[in-house]
Amino acid sequence: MLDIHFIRENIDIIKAGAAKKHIDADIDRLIIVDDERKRLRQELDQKRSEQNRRSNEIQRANGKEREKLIEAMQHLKAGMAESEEQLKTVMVEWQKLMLTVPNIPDMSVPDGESDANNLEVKKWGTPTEFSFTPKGHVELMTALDIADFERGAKVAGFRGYFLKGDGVLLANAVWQLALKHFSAKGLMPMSVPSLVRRESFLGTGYLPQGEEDLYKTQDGEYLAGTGEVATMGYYMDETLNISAFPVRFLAFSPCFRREAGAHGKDVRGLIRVHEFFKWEQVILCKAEHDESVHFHDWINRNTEEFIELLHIPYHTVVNCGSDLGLGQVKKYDIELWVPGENTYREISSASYFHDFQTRRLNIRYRDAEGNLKFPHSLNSTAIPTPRILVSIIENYQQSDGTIKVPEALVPYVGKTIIGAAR
RNA sequence: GGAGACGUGGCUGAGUGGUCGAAAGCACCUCGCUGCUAAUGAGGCAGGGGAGAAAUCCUCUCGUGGGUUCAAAUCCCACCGUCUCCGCCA
Repeated sequence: MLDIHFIRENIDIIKAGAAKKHIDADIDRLIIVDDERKRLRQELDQKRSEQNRRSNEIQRANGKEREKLIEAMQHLKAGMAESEEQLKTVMVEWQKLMLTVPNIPDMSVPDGESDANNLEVKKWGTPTEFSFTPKGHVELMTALDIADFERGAKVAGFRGYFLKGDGVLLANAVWQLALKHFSAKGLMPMSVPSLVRRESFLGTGYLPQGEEDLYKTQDGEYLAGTGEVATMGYYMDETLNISAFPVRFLAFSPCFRREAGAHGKDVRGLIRVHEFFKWEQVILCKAEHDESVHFHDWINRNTEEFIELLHIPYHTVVNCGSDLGLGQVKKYDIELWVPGENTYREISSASYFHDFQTRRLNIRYRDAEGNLKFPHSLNSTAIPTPRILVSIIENYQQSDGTIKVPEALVPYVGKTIIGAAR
């Protein structure tokens, strides 16, 4: 959510930003509703002032005079109830409109219609070359019996999967290496809830627009698609001490996604599944643009370094306007080489939001002058499993169908080759 | 699942219908005193919205949302949360 004062003073910038993101937001209507809100507020304040004044008089009056004053008061109250009703109606629309106003994308964000317009800003390594025709991870993992997709579908339905044996060891190894790598950066590991109440979803910007992408329980909670939701909710409605900054969390959680809009996409394998696990980086910092930019690069770089530890070719793209979420100012995606598809696939997404999320979540801090401010928030994937296994398996496959274990993972997997005859 | 208690400012905690946005203490800030520290004296110190150059003024907020009343932190209802006991349970 943006500050209404800021919106009113920067209408053209807001509109241009929404257009760049290809997000519909009726700013003109918002201004009209806001005018009405202000008018009714002032009107009501005046009436309340009158009411308070008369109420004090009643307290001091006696007998007939008192009865007379009370009677006069009832007339005033009738008028107030009407204003209150009007204000309530206006506020409902106001809130609704405010939640639709997107944050402004950074100048450096490229224009674009889809992720095809994302710009490559970095390339690391070169696509893995093979002396044979590389296979896809589904075929490889099934042959090695380290994943079972058929029974996954039988038991869990579409996009269901089982990991087995060394597939589990490999996922576990990634978690452990991630815990080591990212916590060494000063991030505080946290295990966070996935079953989360509505407030944090509104606060992070996943609701109200993303309703259809979320699983919901009969008790009203939602299953989070990312640990970001609970982690950002952690300090909801709190005032933080400035000495706490930067807050650096490394959240681990199961993640659930309905993939409602992706029915035909990636129907096989581990690229797009309904449930997975993820380590997520979450940052809260002082409300300064330079801080946001600094930590944005930092969290993205942390993940790049992790991928480099695994020696998997990747490139980093800066996402174009239409590929940005409602609250995001700028976003980098890291995409890993997937030989079976002969392309790069997204593994990580690093974004900053300025105070968009913290304003919604009511997270504040006192700056050096003692003023209350909304801190800036950022988040980035640290590493998701099992999606990362796709690139590991496919890039490290050998002609005989066995998988070389990336050196950095060997201590955690406990072997150098998966599938070796013994 | 059953029974009960509770939810007040950064913290502790008083306040059960009328200048209560709220005593007192702690913490914090300013000033004073003292060689430093400690101790001590005076004052200040919740947040949102609005008017104003400012001083200041108006308004809302005592978990949240409704209700009763001329008037609600205080009474009633619902919800959320916390705690205790019983039951169940990884």
